[in-house]
Amino acid sequence: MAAKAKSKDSTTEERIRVAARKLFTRHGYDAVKTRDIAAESGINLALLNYYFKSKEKLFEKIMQENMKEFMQGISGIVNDEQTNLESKIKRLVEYYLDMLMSNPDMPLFVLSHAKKKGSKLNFRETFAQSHFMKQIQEAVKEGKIAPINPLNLMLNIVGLSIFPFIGRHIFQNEKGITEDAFIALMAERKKMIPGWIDAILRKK
Amino acid sequence: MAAKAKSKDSTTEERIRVAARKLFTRHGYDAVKTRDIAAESGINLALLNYYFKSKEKLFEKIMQENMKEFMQGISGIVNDEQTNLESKIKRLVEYYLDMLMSNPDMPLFVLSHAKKKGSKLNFRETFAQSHFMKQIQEAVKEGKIAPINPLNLMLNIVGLSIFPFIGRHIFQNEKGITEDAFIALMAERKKMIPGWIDAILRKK
DNA sequence: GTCTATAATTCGATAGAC
DNA sequence: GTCTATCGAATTATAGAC
Repeated sequence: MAAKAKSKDSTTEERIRVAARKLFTRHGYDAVKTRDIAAESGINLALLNYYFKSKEKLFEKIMQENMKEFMQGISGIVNDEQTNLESKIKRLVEYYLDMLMSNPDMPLFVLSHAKKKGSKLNFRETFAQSHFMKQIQEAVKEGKIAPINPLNLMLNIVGLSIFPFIGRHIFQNEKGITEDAFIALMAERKKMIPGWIDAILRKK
Repeated sequence: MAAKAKSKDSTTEERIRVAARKLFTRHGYDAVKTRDIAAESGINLALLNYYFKSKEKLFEKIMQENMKEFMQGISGIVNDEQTNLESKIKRLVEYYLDMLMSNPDMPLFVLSHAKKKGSKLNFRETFAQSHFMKQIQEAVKEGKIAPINPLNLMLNIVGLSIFPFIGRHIFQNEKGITEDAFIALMAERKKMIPGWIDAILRKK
């Protein structure tokens, strides 16, 4: 019998959150001023502090949300007991590339801020305890794939997928490739990476 | 007949430069205050402006030095006409890993600042016009390696080499691996990556 | 809850003595 | 060349009216 189920994203608090996330993700913590966030969300500067107490606290809240969302996506894939190793790799790569295409600034943002603001992200642990990890170890033991440190396999999958997005400002500039060419290249990588990982794991 | 050949790195200007480079590389432009640099170099705040005019100019000078040093290393390898494709890849990987081991914060620093401060870094172009690029295209044409977009090969080599350093704060924390384990892992990768690249290029 | 006005602080830069 | 002292702008945070 809720009188007026307030649509969650038209709340003032939510508008500030959305604006902050957009700006922080694109420009980083220091470069974004509280005034920018206020302007972007169409509210007054004082309201930001009313809702979030401080810039620092607002940032941490957003960081935490991003991390949680990100890890949930990964976790679902690596812990699915129904898929085999090869499929998991393919799904991981596709998940990353799709996420990155619509959120190209995410990785540089996350990695830049991971050292400072107490990010609770636990990437390595999620992998270490996953069903994926067990499958890798088994496959190695059974001699189905070339011996590899599972941590290195993880680094390879993630690195091949997200590195171009982290470095894109170096390739995509005046003398570099265009926006369109970059997108096309990433679409190509989305198809190629699983095969490259397979090649790495193939026994000679 | 120079009276007292002043050892270049005991100059006040040089001390400021060294301090600035250390701090900027580790924490980024915004996070470092001119007062921090003054304290680190053991001089007064006013001297910084006396020698470098402004924080911005000091930063750009350091950025430029780093870039130049970095690109020279790469350029020498990719343009050496005496080495074959396989050797070039091995040397590139070794160059990267050695550089990163002694300078682990460099990549995140460079990539974080590439979008803002007019960095003249021209990474893609250096590769595009290199002897290395020609060798790749020839090898593909002659059917010696599997077809691959040279840009993708470059992204793979660089990504596999430097990504772990960019992401290390996510793997190397309370619940992650230790500093020593990380170093050992990187030493392992230095040996493995050339083989992985070969596998990617090998025809089925 | 939302605003205006302003306090409090931080920070880059400079003036001016030595 | 080097320092102390301080200015002025930018920025976060808050007081207080509505």
